[in-house]
Amino acid sequence: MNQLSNIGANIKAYRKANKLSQGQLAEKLGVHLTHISRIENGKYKPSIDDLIKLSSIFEVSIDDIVKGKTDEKHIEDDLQKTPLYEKIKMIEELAERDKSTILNVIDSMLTKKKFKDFLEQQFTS
Amino acid sequence: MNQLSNIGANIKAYRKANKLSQGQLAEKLGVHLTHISRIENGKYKPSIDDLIKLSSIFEVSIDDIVKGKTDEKHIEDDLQKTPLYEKIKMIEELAERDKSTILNVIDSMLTKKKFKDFLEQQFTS
DNA sequence: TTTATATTTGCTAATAAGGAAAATTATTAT
DNA sequence: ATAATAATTTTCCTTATTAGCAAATATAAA
Repeated sequence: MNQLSNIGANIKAYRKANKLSQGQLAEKLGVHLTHISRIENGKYKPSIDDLIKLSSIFEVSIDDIVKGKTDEKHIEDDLQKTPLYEKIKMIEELAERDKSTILNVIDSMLTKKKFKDFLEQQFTS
Repeated sequence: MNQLSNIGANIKAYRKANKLSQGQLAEKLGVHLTHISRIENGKYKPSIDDLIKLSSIFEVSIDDIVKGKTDEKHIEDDLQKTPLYEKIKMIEELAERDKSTILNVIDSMLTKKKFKDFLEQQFTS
């Protein structure tokens, strides 16, 4: 058995968080719904492809699915109420170094999502 | 070849980068050395436990091992050319956690600039 | 309750994993 | 270059795991 991860429970938690039934998740994954049940109960182990698809569906890393999430901290930010377009103009006024730092962070995040979207497109075609 | 990832090639690359022979890696993983060969050549797929151990041996995330970095690199290159306002719109589509991370960085930078402007005004008046 | 939906289980065929050893492919030394 | 050594890949075979269907059980809603 697998002592290093309770991956079944993690997948179940993410499925619930995304308000999906086992059947719905099975459909997205392209597997039989009984497999979801057995994976969640530790009878089967998900394949690599399963993990990649789950990562894309849940929008979390494979590590999060396999190892479980350690920080579920919710970030409180009152400045989030400031309209986004206001901030854009302010970014443009920043020093070049700060500006590129922000752009790097943005690009990393967007890349992450684009990559997920790209994978998702492969499944639905 | 319905392969979502060329995980075998990735593992091989990481093994080489760590200057390990298949036999040495097999020993660290606790598997037969022939399995490393088969995994690297796509005959077998590594188990979840294998991935966890590989992640720790290579000191990279499971996602890096599974997905590699090449695809992401390409997407990132495309993003460099995308105008800022386009990116901002894309931020709205991000998962909540990523979104607030970006906004936190932006706000930090903007606060920093405000403070700097404030100081400058004191000295020049 | 009854009905509908969701999840789990039993069974067998298909597929993959694992070990031993042979075959192939570098790599190094002479 | 050839021979010897190390490393990698492949072959054969047995065992273990998984896929898919049908049926059973559980959960939820009316």
